[in-house]
Amino acid sequence: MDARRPPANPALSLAAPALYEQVAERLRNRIYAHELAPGSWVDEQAIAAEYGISRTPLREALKVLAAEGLVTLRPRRGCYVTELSEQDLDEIFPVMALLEGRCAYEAARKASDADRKRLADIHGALERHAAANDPDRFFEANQQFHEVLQELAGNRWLKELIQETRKFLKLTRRGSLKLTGRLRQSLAEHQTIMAAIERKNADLAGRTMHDHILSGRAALAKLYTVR
Amino acid sequence: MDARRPPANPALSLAAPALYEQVAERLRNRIYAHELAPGSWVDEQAIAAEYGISRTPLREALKVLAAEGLVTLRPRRGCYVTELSEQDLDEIFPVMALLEGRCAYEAARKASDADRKRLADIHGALERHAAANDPDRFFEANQQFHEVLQELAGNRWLKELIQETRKFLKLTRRGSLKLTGRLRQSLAEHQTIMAAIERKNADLAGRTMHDHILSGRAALAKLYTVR
DNA sequence: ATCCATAATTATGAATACAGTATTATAGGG
DNA sequence: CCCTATAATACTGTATTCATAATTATGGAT
Repeated sequence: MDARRPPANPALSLAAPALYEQVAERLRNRIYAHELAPGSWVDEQAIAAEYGISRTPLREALKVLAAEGLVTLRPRRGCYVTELSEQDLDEIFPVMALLEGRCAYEAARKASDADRKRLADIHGALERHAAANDPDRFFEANQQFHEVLQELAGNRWLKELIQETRKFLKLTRRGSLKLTGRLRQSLAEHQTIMAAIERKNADLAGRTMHDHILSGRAALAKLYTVR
Repeated sequence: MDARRPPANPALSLAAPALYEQVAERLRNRIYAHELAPGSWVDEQAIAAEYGISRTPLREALKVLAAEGLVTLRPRRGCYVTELSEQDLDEIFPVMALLEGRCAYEAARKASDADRKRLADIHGALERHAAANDPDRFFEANQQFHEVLQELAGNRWLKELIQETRKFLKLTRRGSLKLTGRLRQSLAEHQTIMAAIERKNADLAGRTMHDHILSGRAALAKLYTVR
C-alpha cells in the first residue's frame, strides 16, 4: 500500500453526506419509530424502490446499521431489525448508568460557573415542562441536559459510547415519561443531580445520575407490565 | 414493509461468513499490524485486485470498519486509516478503566469456586510467562484473563463495549510489555486483582483493575517518549 | 522560475447485470 | 389428507459498467 496519493491533509470534511449515510439516517429513524418493527425483515428491493435508489448504497447503509447493532445481517438470509429482550434491557441500563454516572461526575468536577449557569437554565426549562405536564418537551430538555453534561465531561470517547448505547435504548418503547408520576419523579432526580453539581459535589452527582438511569429502567419495566 | 416472508425463525446462523465480513476481518488485522498505517489512504482498487474481488464487497467492508471507527470515510475523497492522538489515548484509557473495573467488580461478585479456579489457572500461566520473560505469551494469557472476567461479569453489553474500545487501543503501538519492568509490574497488578477476587472482595477487585488499566496507559506513554 | 488556468487522468459513488442459494409452490406418493 | 420430493421463484451476494467529482499533469502568462 504505497502512498500514490499525497498526504491529503486531514482537513475536516464538510462535504455533503454520502448517500449511504443519508439512507442510514432515514432507516435509523424508521427503526426508532418502530415503522420497521423489531424482528421484522428488511426488504432491500422495496426500500430501494421506495427511496428511488439502487440496492448498492442501501446495502452499504445496512452494513453500517448492522455494525451499530440496530439490525442483524444473516448471510444469504437478509436483514432483520434487532429485537431487545427484557434481559438485554436489564444489562444495558446498568452499563448506561455507569457511563452517564461517570459523565456527571466529570462534568461536576470540570464545570465553570458559566457552565453551571447553562445547566441551570436547561434545568429550569425541565421544571417548566414538568409543571406544564408536557412529556415531549420534557424529553427534549432532558436530552439536552444530558448532552451538555457529556460535553462538559470533556471525553469524546465516553460521549460516543454513551450515544452508541443510547441507540439501543431507542429501540425500546417510548412513553415511560407518560406514566403517572414518572415525570415528577424524573424531575426530582434531576433536581438532586443539579444540586450536586451546583455544590460541586462530583461524587454525589455521579451517584445520583447513576441511580437516575436505573430509575429509568424501572419506569420502562412498568410500562411493559402495566398496559 | 409488509411481511412477505415468514417470521423466519431466529435460529442462530452458522452459515459461512459473507465475503465482506472476511474482507473486513483481513483489513482489521492489517490495520492492527500497522501494515495499513494510521493516517494512510486505503486504495480500493489495489486491495480489490490484491484480494481478487470486486470493489463492491470491499466497499461494504470499509463501511463496517468506518462504523467501528477504524477508518474514516471522507466523501468523494476515499478511505483513511484512523489515527489516534495522545489526547485520544488520555481519554480512551480512563473509559476502558471504568468498563474493565466494573467488569472485575461484577466478576468478583458472581464467580463460583470453579470460576475462581479457572482464573487462578490462567493467572498461573501469567506468572510462568512473566518468569520466563515471554511478553508475547504473557500478552496472550493476559487477554485470556480479561476475557474470562468479561464472561463472568455476565453482561453482554458491557463486554461488547469493552471489546469495541479495545479495537481502538489496538491501533496504537504494541510492545509496552517489552519495556523493562513493565512485565513485572503488570504481573504484580494482576496478583492484586487475583487476590481480591479470591477474597471475594469485589470493590477491591474493581478498583485494582481500574488502576491496572490506567497503569497500562502510563506504560504506553513511556513507550512513546523513551525510544 | 513561479503561478494560474485548463485539460487529462484517476478514483469514488451509484446503477445495472448476473450467479448462486434459500424459500415457496407444485406435484406425486403414502 | 398429509407428508415428501422436486421444480419454480425470489432474494441475496458479487461483478461489471457508467457517471461524476477530485486530483494530477500540462501549457501559457506574468
